[in-house]
Amino acid sequence: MAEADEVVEDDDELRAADGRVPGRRGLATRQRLLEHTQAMLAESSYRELKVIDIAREAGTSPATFYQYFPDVEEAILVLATEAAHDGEVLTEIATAGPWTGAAGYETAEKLVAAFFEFWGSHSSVLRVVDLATAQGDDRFRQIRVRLLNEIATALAQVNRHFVSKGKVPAGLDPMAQAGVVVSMLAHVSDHQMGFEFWGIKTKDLQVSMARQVYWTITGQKPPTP
Amino acid sequence: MAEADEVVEDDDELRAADGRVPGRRGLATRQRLLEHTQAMLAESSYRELKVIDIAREAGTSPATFYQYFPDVEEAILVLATEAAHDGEVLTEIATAGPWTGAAGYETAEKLVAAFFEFWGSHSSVLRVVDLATAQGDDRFRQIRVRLLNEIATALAQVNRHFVSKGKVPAGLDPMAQAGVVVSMLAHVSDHQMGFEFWGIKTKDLQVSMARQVYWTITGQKPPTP
DNA sequence: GATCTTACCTGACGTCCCGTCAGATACTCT
DNA sequence: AGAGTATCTGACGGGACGTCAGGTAAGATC
Repeated sequence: MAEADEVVEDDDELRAADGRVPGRRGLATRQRLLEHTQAMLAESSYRELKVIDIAREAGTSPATFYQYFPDVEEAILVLATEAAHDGEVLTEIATAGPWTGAAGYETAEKLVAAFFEFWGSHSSVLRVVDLATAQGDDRFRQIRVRLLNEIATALAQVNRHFVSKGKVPAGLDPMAQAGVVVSMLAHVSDHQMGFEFWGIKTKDLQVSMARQVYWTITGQKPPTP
Repeated sequence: MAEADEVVEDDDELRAADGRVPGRRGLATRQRLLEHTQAMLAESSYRELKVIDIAREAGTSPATFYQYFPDVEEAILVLATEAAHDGEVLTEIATAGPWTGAAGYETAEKLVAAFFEFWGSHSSVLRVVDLATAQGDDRFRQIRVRLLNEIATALAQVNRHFVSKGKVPAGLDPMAQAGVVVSMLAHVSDHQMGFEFWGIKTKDLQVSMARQVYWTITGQKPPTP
């Protein structure tokens, strides 16, 4: 029966609402909708983000939006997945190191700078990921885990190394250590503007962050500034 | 003219939409609405929080809600103000100390525990404060500043003390140091559930946080665990 | 305890967004 | 050019928004 292989068929393909696999034109429209979703999320507030507005901005009709995404959340989810992909550089920095001595501190500085840059270009989307995750939304939690857990795992690995070398006291959970550091990086990056409003210079913030990262992960005293 | 002193009149009083000062019954209704706003914010998502649902739950009509709050945000703002008031204990802990030696580390532990407790009982509201602030909403930023800047300022003061004693290297902005620490505390508290999901024990998290707080603020090595 | 006054509440309405069709339009291929 | 898809949209019922004008209940005054 035709039915059978229709169901069994390995289906990684992107699907529109009606089950079709979109072609060139469809994908372009979908992309345009995604771009405008991101743009509008950056401008207006998450709560006020309306399908009708996104569609209007993208020069199409609301019905078209629903052709490609079941709701606004799902579109943001796609953006978040893309962002998570961009975030892989962070894991690479942490994994590549080096983490010993003066060069190690420079790695910490590099990680902090990369975090700022990454967060800066995805802030509005990542913010929603954060909120939704904290509110228990599973779809978003998975993305968040994919992004942050990867970095945390990389840093935990480094931390473990320094525990084995006796530089970091044993009895601390490396994953907890890394998790706290990643949280710090994420949250400070997200509120960079707020800090500036308090009169705190971004440069000072970065130094303070790099020192905490370096000290927590490697157990080494960072160089005197 | 009567008009003149009506305008000039010092007006700290709570006002309903039509300008009346609410009496006993009105205040009770307002309070009931606030309670249900908080409850529903904890259950459902911020984006789906509807005036009509709050009113229904509170056993009143939507129009009554608008009598006391111009919109949902304003109600959350009131809840946030209350939360900020509850958060004053955190500043007190930071200010009271002591911050030297083993007792100092215990203060760090106490601060971490208090942060967790505070955040736990206000998470849903604080989350909205955070989101709205990051999105540039001034009403919420002020609340956030009132809460977190107070703590940060207290910790920065302690940090300055340890700089003057030569324990913390000079050349670091104390407010940046404190700001980073407070960010870390806030964000980890908010994602406690997420960490547990990764298999990280809350206790390990707290130890790691307390160590970072202690080291950053006082420049002292925390006791070996 | 009847009436008046004021505080408080709500029904009802026009507007806007939602999410879903069925049918119109624009590509593509022969 | 014409058939066959892929893609888009107008139009609709449903529901929430925010705002009145007017209704109900609590309290004051006699």
